[in-house]
Amino acid sequence: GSVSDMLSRPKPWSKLTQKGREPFIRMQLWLNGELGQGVLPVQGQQPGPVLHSVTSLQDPLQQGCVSSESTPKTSASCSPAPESPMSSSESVKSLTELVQQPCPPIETSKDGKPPEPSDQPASDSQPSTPLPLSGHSALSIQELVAMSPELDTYGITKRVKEVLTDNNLGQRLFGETILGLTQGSVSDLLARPKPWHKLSLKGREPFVRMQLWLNDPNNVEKLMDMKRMEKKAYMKRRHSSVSDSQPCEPPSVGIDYSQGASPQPQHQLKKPRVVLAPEEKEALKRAYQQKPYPSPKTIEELATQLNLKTSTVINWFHNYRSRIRRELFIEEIQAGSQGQAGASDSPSARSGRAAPSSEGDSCDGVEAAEGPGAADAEESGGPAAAAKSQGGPAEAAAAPEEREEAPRPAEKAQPPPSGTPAPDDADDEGRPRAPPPPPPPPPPPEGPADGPGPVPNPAAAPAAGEDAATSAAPPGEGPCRARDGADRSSALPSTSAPAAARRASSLQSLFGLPEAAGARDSRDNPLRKKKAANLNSIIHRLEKAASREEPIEWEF
DNA sequence: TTGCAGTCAATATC
DNA sequence: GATATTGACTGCAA
Repeated sequence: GSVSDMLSRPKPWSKLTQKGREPFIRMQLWLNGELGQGVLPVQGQQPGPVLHSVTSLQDPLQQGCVSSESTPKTSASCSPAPESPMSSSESVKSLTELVQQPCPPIETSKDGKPPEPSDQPASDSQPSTPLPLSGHSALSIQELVAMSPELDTYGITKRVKEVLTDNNLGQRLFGETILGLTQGSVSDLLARPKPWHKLSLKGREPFVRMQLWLNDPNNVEKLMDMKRMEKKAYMKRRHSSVSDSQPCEPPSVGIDYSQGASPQPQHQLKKPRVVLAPEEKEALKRAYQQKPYPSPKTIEELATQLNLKTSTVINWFHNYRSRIRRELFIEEIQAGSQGQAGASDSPSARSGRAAPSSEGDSCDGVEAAEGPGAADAEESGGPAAAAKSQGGPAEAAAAPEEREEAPRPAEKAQPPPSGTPAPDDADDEGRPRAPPPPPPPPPPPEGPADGPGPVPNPAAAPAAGEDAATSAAPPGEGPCRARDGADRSSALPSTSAPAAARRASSLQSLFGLPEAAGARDSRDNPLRKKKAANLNSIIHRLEKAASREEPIEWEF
């Protein structure tokens, strides 16, 4: 169906997203005879690895292929079928070298680029194709990701930010050329990096790319060149368009008749972006606090009450949950690092200020908090837990609104009890308020301890959490921390020993990992312990309730 | 089906 | 103009 659609109604290149371009690139390659049996037209010394995913295709395309024009279609180079994913250690090694030396970058590839579909490469607005990594290294970015030892995502983003700002390089340029991501994504990534172990393979890719980029001695230079080129291209285009009225620049105007594709549809396809009013957001947050996982029924009610589409409400919950989770991650990280530094000021203080707006908010939606007192209360402590656990009813009774605003800073594990406006039926909703289990985190080597950590809700730590909480819990169960301990050194995921070891070292050098992960040890953080305890109790209650099936009051 | 991870891309802010 | 925010979408897993 997709193919049919694509063949009959192709969108103009300029209107396609990176992803959307892939099929066309594939088609072009296929037409050129370059796309063989799933083998990447990778050039370079090593046999091209099999294309594992589309994403990976981009790299070679962008660089390999692109530059391949120099060695173009010599499918010869591409053909070397993959046989085996080449010994990873080897590939890594060579990749390392590639990365570490000024690779044949982007620029080169760009200019010479043939007429490919994207011959408007240097385009400003669409930076054309992203060139993730320079050189062939890109080819096995996925392998690298898979074999990569734990990286300090926080540290990496920090460094990247520094380099970018120091050199006046924009996120857009960086994202599009190095990461293959849009500006918004880059911003988000740099501002709220998730801990390595919480990332999926795909999610790790940008970090690996960043690390590789950081390792590249010419990274800045290359980006600068790109910047220059873009500028040049832009000027050029401006000129020509002025004179020749060439329709290719108007980014916004969008239409793009270029392919004759009906402009109309495009227009109509564009749905205006929904912007929720502050009150709506408030209401949603309140509802979230009551039920982070509202039932369809609740969602519907909310939608009608707020006059929103149910899909909007659903999306909002999804986004909110996941964003809160992220906030917590960074908070964790920050807490961890700061904790180490200043003991005294730790927890409370820190979170108070460090978590400025976003955090507070994030965390449960609670936004600001008014009363300072409130805030502290929670923080300081224990209170929170205690209060929560006991206070169910009371809280409920209390003014809902305020309550929620109250404090739950970031961690909380659970949604506050009480009542807010949620759609009345707050009560039952069959769904567990406890959010489901979270993330089976990728396999952090250690497993258990790692619990999902600081998740917003208890649920977060479901299974794992459980143990974590209960058994393994001991030491602050913190999320990341736990795991860090041991494995960190080993850094290697699973894999077998020797090979793994070897790989590890090469990877180490590749990534130049200083010390891998960032957030570490905050084990002794008292606040954490408290939280862990709280979590435990929540989990227990949940379990109990679940087994008994009674609606119980879920207040904690 | 549902929830989540990742992203995009339109907007809002700085 | 660059960066931050955020609603929506896609793909995947349970």
